[in-house]
Amino acid sequence: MIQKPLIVIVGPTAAGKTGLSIELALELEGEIVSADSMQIYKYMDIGTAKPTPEEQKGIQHYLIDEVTPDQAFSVARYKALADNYIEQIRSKGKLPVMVGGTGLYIDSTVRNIQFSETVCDWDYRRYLHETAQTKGNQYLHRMLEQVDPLTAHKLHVNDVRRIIRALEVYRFTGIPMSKHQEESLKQPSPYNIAMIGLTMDRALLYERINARVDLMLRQGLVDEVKKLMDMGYTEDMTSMKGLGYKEIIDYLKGKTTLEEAVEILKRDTRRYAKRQLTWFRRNKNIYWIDVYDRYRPKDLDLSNELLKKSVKHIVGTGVI
RNA sequence: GCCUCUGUAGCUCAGUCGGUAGAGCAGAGGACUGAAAAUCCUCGUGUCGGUGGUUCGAUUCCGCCCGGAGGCA
Repeated sequence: MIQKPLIVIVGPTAAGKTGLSIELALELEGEIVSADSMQIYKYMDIGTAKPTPEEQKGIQHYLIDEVTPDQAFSVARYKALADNYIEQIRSKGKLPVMVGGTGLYIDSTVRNIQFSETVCDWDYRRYLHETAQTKGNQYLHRMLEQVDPLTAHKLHVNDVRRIIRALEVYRFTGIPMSKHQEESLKQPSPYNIAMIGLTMDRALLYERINARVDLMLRQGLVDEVKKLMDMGYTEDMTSMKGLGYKEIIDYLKGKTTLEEAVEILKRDTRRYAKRQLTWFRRNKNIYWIDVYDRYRPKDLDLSNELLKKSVKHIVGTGVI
């Protein structure tokens, strides 16, 4: 089977992924598949730094504004939709460019993770959560050890969330999660992937993050959050727990001053960027580009060596 | 000018009756397979203002100098 080309752009928040992806799409007749767990939601624009229609420059974007903020979403759904959209783009003879900062979403597609058989059951999760509360995390961890020692061994006792998921998988499939993952790894990716990672000096990145948060405030982040609350979206929803939303909700509810909310938002965004870097760093297939040293949006002319290499890799398949 | 207080981690500070030091916050590293902007784990980063003296040994005691705060004038 001829592998299908896919460009993937990753990196921490505020590194310039969106801009690069649009430039690349323009250059290579591509369309964009977003891999961002918050840009998925409608009406959440400023806080997620979603590209505006003007910024999209006529490039078709997928998996942005996919669901409303009260709808549940999941990696599995992401993966299915992404595969679908990539196929759509290909059938038009265009090049799919996946871009985003949500490592798990990226990996679901890049590593072709198989989710199909394993469902999720919130009642069972709640029950297990209560069990952990009353009998202790250790107890829950031992429960998992009984049915899936491999996964139990990999997880820390306090990693209740993952322990619950592993127990859930076993309960509904009768197969240990470790076994399931092992099977999943046997499914090769159908894509011929070139991964490009944007990075920069940490201090510089943090400055950019701080500046971006300030910009969001000027663009009307507070009003956006107010509007979402007026529409009935509440702080317990996953969407409203996104950076920029939960902090501003706290301010609007009088729990913090605006100044405090902004400081916390900046700090949490910095921490998020750090976690993103940790996630992507372990992927050895990424061509890293130091944005400040070598890449300036103005002269994106494929003169950058790494970029050229990535693109050649794609073009070399002869498919485009 | 005099008096008092003060100078310890990036920040706020604790402490050592003399044996080269530790909290919080900030920060760093790691994990991650249907909530992932979520969740979980690990880690103290230091000319103890400078310089002389006393001492086996000074960040700690003493002198002087420099910086900061307050008081009296």
